[in-house]
This record gives sequence, structure tokens and C-alpha cells, in this order.
Amino acid sequence: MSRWEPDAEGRLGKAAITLFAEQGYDETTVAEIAEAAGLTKRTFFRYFSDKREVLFNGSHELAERWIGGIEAAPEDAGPMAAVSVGLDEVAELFADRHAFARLRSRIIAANPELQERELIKLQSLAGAIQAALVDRGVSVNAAILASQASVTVFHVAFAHWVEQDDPAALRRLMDESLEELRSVTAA
Amino acid sequence: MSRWEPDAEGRLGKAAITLFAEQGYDETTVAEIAEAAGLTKRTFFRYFSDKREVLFNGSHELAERWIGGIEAAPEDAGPMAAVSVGLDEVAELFADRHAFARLRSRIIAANPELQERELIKLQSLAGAIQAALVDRGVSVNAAILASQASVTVFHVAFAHWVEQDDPAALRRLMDESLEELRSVTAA
DNA sequence: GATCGAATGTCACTTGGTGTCATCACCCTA
DNA sequence: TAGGGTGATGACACCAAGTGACATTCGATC
Repeated sequence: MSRWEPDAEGRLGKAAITLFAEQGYDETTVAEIAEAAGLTKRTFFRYFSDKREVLFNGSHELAERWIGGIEAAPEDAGPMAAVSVGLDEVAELFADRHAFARLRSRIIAANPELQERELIKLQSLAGAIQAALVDRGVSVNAAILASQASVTVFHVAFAHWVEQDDPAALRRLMDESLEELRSVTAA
Repeated sequence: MSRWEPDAEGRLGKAAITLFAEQGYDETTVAEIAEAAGLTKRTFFRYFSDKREVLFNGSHELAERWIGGIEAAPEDAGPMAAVSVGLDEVAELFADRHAFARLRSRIIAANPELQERELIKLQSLAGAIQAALVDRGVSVNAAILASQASVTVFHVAFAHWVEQDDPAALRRLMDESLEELRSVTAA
């Protein structure tokens, strides 16, 4: 692709994570990140629409995996069952990224701006799931609620996952979260 | 309070909403808002931590009302039942603000930055509800899920409310949303 | 009416973010 | 192999959000 040093985007992402972890998000300027990657501020903004976005690159892949799982679910499965098939894919995706996920989570946890961005990414994920459910014949209202609920379940489980030490625990934590939601709403 | 023209904060808020509605959020600068209110940019940032915040002033009142309802719920009510009592209070709070809520919603809907801020406000609302539930003796996990679910229910119902024409429909829409969530998660 | 404190103004500055144009490295083709 | 095309990068100027430091203004109070 590029004719200079390869993978400008990857270098920028790596430099950003490193600097954020070392000295904090607010204390790191875009100019610094670019310089650490041997590029300029202008180039940073060609790859990332804003400074936060560099931490949310993977969200598209997450959505694709999850949606793929939903589409592959048996036709007669209900909305939550279909969503749960998607969670299998998601758990697999994160299987070897526990350390990275923890680092990234800590950075985000330390900064409200980043939490805002994370929430809107989850919201857009919920929107995609909703559409996938509607495609399966689920009613719009049910799809809204089911997608919101499942994203909440994922979010809660993911937060637990990064704060404990077993990289393989994600799927189990998601199931526990789902079960808890069931018992709470049933009451 | 103030010794100049009274209610600087109120004037800033009013000027902001008006300008945002007229010419859009991005196209309105803080300096413009301040000038319209007969103040300066610096004073704007003394009342509002950033430009978005001027649209989210009421969120504290919403949380207080909802929490008040939860605390007033019968001791033996389950988490979702207690939350639902809070929704009565919330519905009352918005009874005479339908037009304003619609205007504000349209502004927010037109701007992703503002949607981010809205989501984090809802998240903080969920956190407050969670704490109120824990105070009632609900387990932490159940409180997390119940608060998240109830905020989702509120969000969905509110979105419907501002897009239809009956200002008195909020409580009914919230109940419908809640029922939908029950039936979806039960499956 | 001197003084005090809270609210507001002034000013300079940093940083995120953008528009525009120049430049560079490579590829293709004559 | 010279030259032109093309997409990635750099250079530079600029705007607007947000902040820190200090000055000013008004009203209250003694």
C-alpha cells in the first residue's frame, strides 16, 4: 500500500496506546503520537477522525463477528438465543487479546471523554444487532429491547473479564450476566 | 444572586437552545451564545464545563426524581417494581415539557457528539439507580442489570414520546417498553 | 464611604481539528 | 529510460474549544 515505511495506521495506533498508558490520554498530544510514529499530526487525522478514535478501531470487527453469529443461528431460535450464538463468536475474537483489552480498558476508565466514545460505539453495535434481528423476522420493538439488553450483558461481562485473570472466562461471564438479567426482569 | 442582569445561567441556556435550533450545533460558537446572552465566552465556561453541557443541565433533576421514587417504594417490592415507582415521578417531571423535550431531542439527534454526551448521562443515571437499589438490599449484580435495563426502557420510551403528539403518553409508553423487555428476555 | 467577596471581563495561550497546496515515492507506459 | 500519473505524506495557516492568571465591577456590610 504505502510507499514509505509500511503500516502508518498500525504505527500510529501502537504509539498512541503506548503514550496513553505511559503518561495519560489528556497529557498526550496528537503531535506527540504522530512524531513517535514518524509522521505528522495531519497524517494522524487522515487515519482517525479524531483523537479518541485511535482506541476504537476494533469495534467494527466486533460488530461483524457478532452479526455473523446471529445470522448463522438456527432459524427457529428466538432473539436472545440468536444473540447468544453471536456471543460465541465474540468470545473467540477476544480469546488472545486479554492483556491488550485490559490495558485499553484502564486507559478508557481513566477518562470520561473516552467512556463517552465507548458508549456510542456500543450503541451503534446495538443498532447493528437490532437490524440483524429484524432481518430474522423479529419485530422492531422486540429487536430494540433484545439488542440493548444483549449489549448491556456483553458490556457488563467484558468489564468483569478484564478485571479478573482468566483469559478464557469471557464466555462463562457472558452467560452468567445473561442469566442474571433473566432472573431480574422476570420478577 | 448575581448583581448584574439576573440568571446568567438561564440566559446562556436559552440563547444556546435558540441558536442551536436556528443554525445547528456545530455552526454555533460559544462566543456567539455568550454574546446573545450579553456575556463572554469565559463566563459560559464558568457555568458549563463544556459546550455540550448546556443541553444536559436537567439530568441531575431527572436522577433525583427517579431515585426519590425508588426510595419511596414499598420495602417488599422487587428491583424492577421499585424502579417502576421511580418512573411515575419521572413521567410527572416531564408532564409539561413535551415541546421543549422534542426541540432538544432534535438537536441531539442531529449531532453525534451530543449523542455521546446523552449516553454517558444515561450511564451515570444507571449508576445512581444501581446504588439506590443496593441500598434497598438488592445484590450488586442484580442491581447492575436492573438499572441498565430500566434506563434502556426509559430511553426507548422517551424517544417514542418526543416523536408522537400526546404529551401525557410518557407513562404508558414506559410501561409498554417494560413489558416488551419482559417478554423478550423471558424467551 | 472603605472594604470585601462573588460574578464577570480581559488576555494570552494550548490543543484538537480542517482546508489547501506542495512534495514525495512508486507505477505505468511510450 | 524518461516522463507522466496517482495516492500518500508534509507544510502551513487557520478556526474554535477550553484554560489560567489577573483585573474589574457591583452590591452588601460594617
